[in-house]
Amino acid sequence: MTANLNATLTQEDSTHGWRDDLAVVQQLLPITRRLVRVGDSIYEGGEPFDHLYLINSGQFKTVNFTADGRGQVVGLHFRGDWLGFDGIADQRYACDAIALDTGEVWSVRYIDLLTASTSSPELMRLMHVAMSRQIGRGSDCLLSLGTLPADARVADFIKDWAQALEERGLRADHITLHMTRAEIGNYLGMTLESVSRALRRLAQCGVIRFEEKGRRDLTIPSVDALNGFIRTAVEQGGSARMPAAA
Amino acid sequence: MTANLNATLTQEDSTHGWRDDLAVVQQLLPITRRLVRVGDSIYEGGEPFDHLYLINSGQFKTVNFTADGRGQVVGLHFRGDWLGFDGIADQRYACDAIALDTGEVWSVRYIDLLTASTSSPELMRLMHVAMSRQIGRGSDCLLSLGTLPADARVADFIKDWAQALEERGLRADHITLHMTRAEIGNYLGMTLESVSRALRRLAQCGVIRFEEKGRRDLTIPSVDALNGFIRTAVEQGGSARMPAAA
DNA sequence: TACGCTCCTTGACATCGATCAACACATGTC
DNA sequence: GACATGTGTTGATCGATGTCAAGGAGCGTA
Repeated sequence: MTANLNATLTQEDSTHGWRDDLAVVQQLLPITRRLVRVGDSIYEGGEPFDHLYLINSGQFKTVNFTADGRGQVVGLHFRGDWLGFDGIADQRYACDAIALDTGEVWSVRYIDLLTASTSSPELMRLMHVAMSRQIGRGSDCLLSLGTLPADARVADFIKDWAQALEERGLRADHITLHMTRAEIGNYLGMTLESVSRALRRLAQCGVIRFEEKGRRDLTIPSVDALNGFIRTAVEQGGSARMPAAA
Repeated sequence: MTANLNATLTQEDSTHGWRDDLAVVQQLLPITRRLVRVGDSIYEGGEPFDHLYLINSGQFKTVNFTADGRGQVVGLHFRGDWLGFDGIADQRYACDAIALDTGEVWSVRYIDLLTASTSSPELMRLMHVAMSRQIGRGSDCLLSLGTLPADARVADFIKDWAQALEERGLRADHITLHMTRAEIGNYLGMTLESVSRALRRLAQCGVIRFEEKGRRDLTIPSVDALNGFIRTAVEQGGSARMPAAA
């Protein structure tokens, strides 16, 4: 609740914020709570679609696979995010949703959501907003993948993570990555070695700092420094990976 | 009402799904038709969001920009696709939507869509499907950007384009790219030179063929050959850009 | 303790794709 | 025709990042 206050003070998400999702859904619909642990899958690509999932706590990744064996992390999801939108179009989930951490998801039958939406404009709008947000996030990932050099991609990744925490009223200056270097690399379209080196360089520049304990706990002294690093990388690298604005 | 919903849920969308969008919307809502020409913008990032746009004909790109000047094509859109979903979340469009061709878009007020959706489960479902599809397409782009080498990305791009045409009942063996090499490169996260070279190699391998006339008209002798090329590139390049399945 | 395992780091080297530069082609204008 | 402009191709070169290899760190278990 303190977090709620903090969030409403710093962010203006009270108008169309994620926080409503949990409250509204809980109030209007029958939900099933499920506790998950690292590696648990919420759904897998190809399964028949029938439920959407609302994240109450924990961190999740969605992984997309192709017939020829390629696979890639295409999204990271936190409290208040929905999982399963990808399944609406074809009545089958298009990717795997996997827990990166212990957490709790609320599952809701999609058919229930539809029926409830007809009588609750708030609910309908809420889902539109959630889907729109996911579309926007996908675009941002594409932008990062397409226009940033490796180091800046990692910096941007950390910035986004911090931003996601902040939007949820959590401390955003300290991050625990519940992902291996390989997973991060996969998400960012690079190798685990490059991730490792990029993180070292970021630490050397002082834009991040690792805790003594683990290589997955880091602090962010200044978000501005992170942004500065990204900007510098873009300018220095010249038009590297950015062949003229379209 | 529930029965109605069940009907819309179980009906097979994949065969003639998109076609409904135009018919249903036209029937239920007041629309404004607008003819567009190459380069016309349907909306631009930052503008207040109020309309969604349904493409009746033509080809469109959506371009995402950042404060630091980077910009990237994040989507291509054809007949039956919606434009503007990215604006729902924040009440502002998040990117520019620009015509690549002459065409016609139908603009619908979002507020009208919401109200109509409350009484028409079909319309509500239709929008969900459209948004879900866009989410899925974003994931596929990420997958391509993150796991494929340059040549294969171009091949995949052409394959997707052909597939988009086929899904709309158009001839899919002949493509006219209404984009410069620079635009394609931007979309695929590479330079225009690399696009040019990749296309040449694809033509040399026989998986595509250029018309005598222009360098933007090409035919696809065999989609299987295209897929084969991609697969080969993935296997040859080894785990290039795909550091272990996540 | 010793072992095995996963994860991470670091270095040396290779290579794909970006960069830079030159030129070809088409179109439009004067 | 001469010229300018936007577009596309091709070659030479360089650099960022992938690849390969070795070793270290953490952690559970026998």
